[in-house]
Amino acid sequence: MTAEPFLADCRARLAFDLLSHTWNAVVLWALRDGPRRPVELRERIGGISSKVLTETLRRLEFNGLVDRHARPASPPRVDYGLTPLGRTLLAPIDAFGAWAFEHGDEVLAAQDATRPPASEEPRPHPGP
Amino acid sequence: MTAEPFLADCRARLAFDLLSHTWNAVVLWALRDGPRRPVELRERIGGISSKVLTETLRRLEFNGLVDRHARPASPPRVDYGLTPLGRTLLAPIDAFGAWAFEHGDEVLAAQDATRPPASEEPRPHPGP
DNA sequence: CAGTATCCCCTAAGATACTG
DNA sequence: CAGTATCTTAGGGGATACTG
Repeated sequence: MTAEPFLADCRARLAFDLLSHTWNAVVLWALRDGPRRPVELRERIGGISSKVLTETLRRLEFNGLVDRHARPASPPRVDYGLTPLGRTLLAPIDAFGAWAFEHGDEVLAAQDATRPPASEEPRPHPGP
Repeated sequence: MTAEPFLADCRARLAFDLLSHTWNAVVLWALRDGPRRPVELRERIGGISSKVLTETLRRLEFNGLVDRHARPASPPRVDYGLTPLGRTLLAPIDAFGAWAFEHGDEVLAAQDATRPPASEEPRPHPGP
């Protein structure tokens, strides 16, 4: 595809709203090769609090991208996995991942070139 | 590509931070077939205020994705265009656009299915 | 027309602590 | 371990009005 419709179409905005939450794409990506438990996700991702992870998962769940499977037990045992719909998002996300690796440095260079604004570094990242 | 590196790599977060601003991708997309003046962009996009558009353009400029060309005159005449770097982002963005058209309805359906949370409809969109 | 200046609001996201 | 409860803050984004 390469039409030019979606500025008019709200579904496009909808898609971008999905990405406009800092952690959504990251969490989806972290689920790319199979269901994971919250602890695992937090390890994998790094720098995300339990609370924010839960919120993110709920959000993804609400949008039909993620499934929650709880197996009653104590200590609790839960895992989250991608729905078929969620899986369809991996390719586009991957495209961005690839882009980041190819062009990330150029972005950083551009930022350095324009030091002053100082404000624009992406939100404070937790870990290195 | 389809590796699994970028959770560890900050450049990935960097890429997603680019998208985590509501209007960034939309504006980039609106520039996809050539430089445009702010007025034109606002028409094309719809629902974006002058202020927010400027902010967005500044942000994209700062990240090396957009170029500003001002031709002294009055009334002022300015246009913004994609840099080569910015152009490299079109493909990934396009992937999302395509996704939105293919799967947008499924997301909406999922949302309706889980009415209650009510909070998750993407941020209030201006026009339909 | 391009852009800035205000003012306001809302909420995402962080930190911390607690429960079943 | 999964998840919730609080509290706080920063800043994105909207509305409006104004200037060169």
